[in-house]
Amino acid sequence: MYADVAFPIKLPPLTYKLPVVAPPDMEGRIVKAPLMGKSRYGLIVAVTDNPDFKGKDIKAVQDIRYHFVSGNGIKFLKWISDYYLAPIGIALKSGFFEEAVKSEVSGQYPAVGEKIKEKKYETFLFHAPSIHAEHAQLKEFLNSDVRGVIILAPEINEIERIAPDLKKIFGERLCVIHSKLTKAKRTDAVKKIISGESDIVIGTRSAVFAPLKNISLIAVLGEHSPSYKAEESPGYNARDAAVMRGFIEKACVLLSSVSPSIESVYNAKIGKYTTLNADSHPETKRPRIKIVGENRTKGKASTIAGEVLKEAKNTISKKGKFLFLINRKGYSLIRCEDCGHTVQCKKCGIPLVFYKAKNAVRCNYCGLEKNIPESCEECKGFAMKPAGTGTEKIKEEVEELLGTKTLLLEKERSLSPSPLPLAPDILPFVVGTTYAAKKLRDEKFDAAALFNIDQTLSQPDFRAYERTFQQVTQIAGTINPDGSLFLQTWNPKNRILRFIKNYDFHGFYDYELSQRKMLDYPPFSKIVLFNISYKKGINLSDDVRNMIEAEEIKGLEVLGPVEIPPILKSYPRCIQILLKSKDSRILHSYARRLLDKLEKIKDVKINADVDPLKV
DNA sequence: AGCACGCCGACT
DNA sequence: GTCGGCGTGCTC
Repeated sequence: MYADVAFPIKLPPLTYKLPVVAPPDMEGRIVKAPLMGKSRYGLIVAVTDNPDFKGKDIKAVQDIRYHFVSGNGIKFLKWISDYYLAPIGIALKSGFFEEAVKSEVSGQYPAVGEKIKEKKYETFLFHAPSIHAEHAQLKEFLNSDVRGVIILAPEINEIERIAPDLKKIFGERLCVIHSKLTKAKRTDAVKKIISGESDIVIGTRSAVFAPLKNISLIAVLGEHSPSYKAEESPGYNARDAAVMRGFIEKACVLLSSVSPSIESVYNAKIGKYTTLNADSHPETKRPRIKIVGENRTKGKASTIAGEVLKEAKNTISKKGKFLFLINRKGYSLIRCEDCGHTVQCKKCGIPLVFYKAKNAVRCNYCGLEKNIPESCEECKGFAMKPAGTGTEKIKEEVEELLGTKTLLLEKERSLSPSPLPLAPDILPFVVGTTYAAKKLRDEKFDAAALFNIDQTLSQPDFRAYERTFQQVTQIAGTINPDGSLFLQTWNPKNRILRFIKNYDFHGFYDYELSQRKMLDYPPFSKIVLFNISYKKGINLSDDVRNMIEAEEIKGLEVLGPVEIPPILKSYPRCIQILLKSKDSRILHSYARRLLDKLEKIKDVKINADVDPLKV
């Protein structure tokens, strides 16, 4: 007997010999096996009589340990590996394998014999009228005899908000998993799950891999959130993975959000998901959304529109709280008034941000900081002036025009988990990025103004409208239901803004779905994005083009290759290819083959992103 | 992941 | 000349 062993590294499973007297249930067991002269722990993912590997000496496994992954668990890991075009070892790494190796579990077999209730797979989509309603719906799915639950939250903040309530219901059965846990704490949590001591898991995206023996419910809060997409290999989307895991485990899946994703709404429309309606939460009052035209007066006009200022003054007199939001850090950008060129980071190719207090420009990507260039690198002119608006400038304007101090709140680079500033009690005027809105969600501001909705709307990405809608809905949730949210725009007649103003989700979904259908974008097609980094010298672009042209596939669209700025150091060039198809099987088999071919080329690094969020 | 091998820059 | 930096390749 032979076993295919996956190691938690970028490597396909390797074949090892099993001892003659091996326990019967080898699949899913942790084993020690020799690898490059050392021994390492891996997981048996398959058992065979005649191995594929035709090498001369097949080594034997050295130690057989406990049964960590069930048959369903292996199915899930294989799905992740297959669907996201990553070696199973990398999926295993995401699946808490290293923590499991450290866990000494008493008794080799999982506790069987526990009566498992008759289970059926079903995914529900709940479009929540408020965060409160979203939590209430989750609690309806949870009663104290429910066994085996995974609750996913998009961010750690969110976990901290719900965990205390769950602790009250489940006590020691509850366990928290997220990336900010120390190694020891994470191992502890995994241990508790494996031993069965803990069967209610709440966590961020990685918790979808929680090694529960039985799962009856997987809940995904804020299911639209881009945080569910892992950047690092295997680039999984935890929401989609949750649905697949639920399907495999015959569990119930609850997707919920105050602004569900287009994909999920579509899946509900075609009957893949069951819609839960919000009847039990009638007439939810929401803050009024006001669309305000930008100040069109030339010259020294302020960024903040008159109507917003008026409301802000009103808020002061009522001793209320006002939130000013703009998704751009720093004071402004620096632009040449002669030719319109914006000062950019040479390395990263993105605009450098002007910080007034430091009197310097800085790249928010690589951290480069330098003095403001005196002359334009394009036209050599000397008309370098601040242009555009960031948080610092809004802060300056608010303080000047309203004669009040404000708190600036934005996400700092590599900031250790910051304590929640209780400033709104002391400083009722807060300026910040949307990070501030999230952080201060429970403060219930009386009003808020968002200044850069036009940029959000005009991002060159097919999901720009969807993201804008979600962002505004999110911000609206942080405002008093009697309050107002001002959206400043150059295009007050914009169609999307009108949907937003009226909280017209149905109108928006219908419109957006018709657009996506017309242009063959997801959810009407599936996409895979390839980034191919390579060294100078090779004419890769042509090679790839030939490779693609060698094989024309019906029902598959190949866009590119296009040259993009390099993403990896020591690989100075990069090209991008977008694969698109209505048939996900065609797409996947082609993507797989293309990836295999490309990986054989020397001096080339490939990154394949399945279902990318940013295109 | 780790470990060996190999190819270019600094230095006894 | 060679010591050693890390970038690349291989592991049943």
